[in-house]
Amino acid sequence: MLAQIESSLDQLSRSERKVAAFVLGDASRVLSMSIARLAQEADVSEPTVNRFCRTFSATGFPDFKLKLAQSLASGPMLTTAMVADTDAIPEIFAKLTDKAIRSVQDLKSSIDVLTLERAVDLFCQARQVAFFGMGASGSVARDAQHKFFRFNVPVVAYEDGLMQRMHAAAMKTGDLAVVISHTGRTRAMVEAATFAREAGASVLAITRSDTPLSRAATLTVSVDVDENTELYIPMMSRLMQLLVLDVLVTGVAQKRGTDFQPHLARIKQALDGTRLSD
Amino acid sequence: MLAQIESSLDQLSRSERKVAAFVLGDASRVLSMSIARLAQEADVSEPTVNRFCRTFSATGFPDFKLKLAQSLASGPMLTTAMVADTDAIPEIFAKLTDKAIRSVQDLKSSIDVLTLERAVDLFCQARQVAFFGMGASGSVARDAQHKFFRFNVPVVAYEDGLMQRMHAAAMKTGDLAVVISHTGRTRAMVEAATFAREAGASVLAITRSDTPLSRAATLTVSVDVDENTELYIPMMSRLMQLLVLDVLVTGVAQKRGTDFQPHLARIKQALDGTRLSD
DNA sequence: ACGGTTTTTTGTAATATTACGTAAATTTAC
DNA sequence: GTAAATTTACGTAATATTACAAAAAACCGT
Repeated sequence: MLAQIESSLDQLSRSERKVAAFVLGDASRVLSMSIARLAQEADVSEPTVNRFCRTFSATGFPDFKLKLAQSLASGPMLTTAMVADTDAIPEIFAKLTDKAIRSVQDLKSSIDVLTLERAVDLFCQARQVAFFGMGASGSVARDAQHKFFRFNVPVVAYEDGLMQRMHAAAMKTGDLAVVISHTGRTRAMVEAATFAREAGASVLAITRSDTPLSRAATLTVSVDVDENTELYIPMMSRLMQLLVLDVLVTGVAQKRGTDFQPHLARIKQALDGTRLSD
Repeated sequence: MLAQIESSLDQLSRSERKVAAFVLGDASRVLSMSIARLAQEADVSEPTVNRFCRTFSATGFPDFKLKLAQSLASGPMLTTAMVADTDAIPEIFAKLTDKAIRSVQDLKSSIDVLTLERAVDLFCQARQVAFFGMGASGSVARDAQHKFFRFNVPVVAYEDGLMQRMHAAAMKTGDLAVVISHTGRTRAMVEAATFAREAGASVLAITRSDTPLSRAATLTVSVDVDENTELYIPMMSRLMQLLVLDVLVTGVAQKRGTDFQPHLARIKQALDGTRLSD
């Protein structure tokens, strides 16, 4: 909400901007103010405040307060602020957890569910699945392999560029290549995607929208996390990629129903011996 | 808020309980109702509603709505409910994202910051670092290796039980073994931890509290996620493990200050050639 | 155990507050 | 200088709150 106000600041009229400034300045105080009070303190008239509220898809001032309250509640993590040099561990911890929550919320509101459904379909139809990822996304690929291994479908994961190319080129129609990349610009990944497609396989990309990789893929699940990967290690984007894959694996498990239950039971049995009791 | 209402249900008078029942029944609808409307639908008088609101430390009905809105915003994830067999993709997605947020919040409130600080110290003092993990935690170990690689310290990761034992046995005082396991009962992991300690190395466990592994370690960062790993694939626990490692790596980066900046610059430069432009 | 008294609870009505729509005035842009 | 847009002033309608009175429930003595 506050972000929404901030971003549309320049589309507001002078007086409305005064209101916006006040709201952004002390949002929580607005909740306990009447429209008259706010108008007075922001030095505008009441209808101006009302118009301002309507601008942000509220039916009026009270409704605006309600919406504001909601966005404020989930927003101790309004601090998109990155970790500062002076932060001690407690601050780092707080900021990163907040950022994680915020990222999940963003993902939740930004992802297209239809795409997810189509992605699940791709998995269900696949004769065999290959996961490609490099760097940080390499471990995501590996993790994905682990999870999809539980289904009765041949699945591999490659972190190595050369192996990826070779495997991609050898793929056939009915195969699925899942290419994971945060930036969507890693040359090797885009090439692998292209090879796989040329070979007739479907390519599912898990990456940011509107990137070379997303264009090279059959279907893209967009994971847009505002994270400065140039400077920092991709942390949130990788968490979100994993989350997306969790959703997909759960979706596939659902769709497949119980036909692979015996397979699961065997895996579980095989693991039993490796566990200790207290 | 809703929980608060529910718990104090028996201290309310008959009419007020009617109001409470209605609010609990359809809280979100209350937000768009006037006091008159709510009074009518709950079959009580308006002042009763007002009194009801004051009971929950609100100055009046509008204020109550505000407070309710806030608690509702952070609380769609009251549903700890697991994914059901009948759920379609949208529901699965919603539930998993909610669960992720909830898990992060739980982690945030449950983790001991002092332990994190000591863990960061362990990393800073380490001459070399080895990450051990199997199964789902294997990819976490790999990911951790990636991140810590950016510091100028020798770091390895093993997913293979045999290699883990060998490496653990060969460790020396001043070395650090980081053992990652969701269950804390994986025999190979506990053994690796024991070997490493016997060899004189420090052992940091990232696992649930009060498990064989946590007892075998020098220091344990407890990651307690209520997740039925017996039946389902560990999803949230792995996300939380990664988050903890993110915090640790950021903490180490902080503590080390800028002394490894040139090292970072070299890595970045090496990556540059692998990226595509639009 | 019953009827009267006190306390609590509830509803009615009046009042005060708050927000919204309309129309006029000011400002701004051309 | 005029037309468009934007802001403001005012009045009205809706909404919430207070005060008070009636009803119900609990308490108590006989």
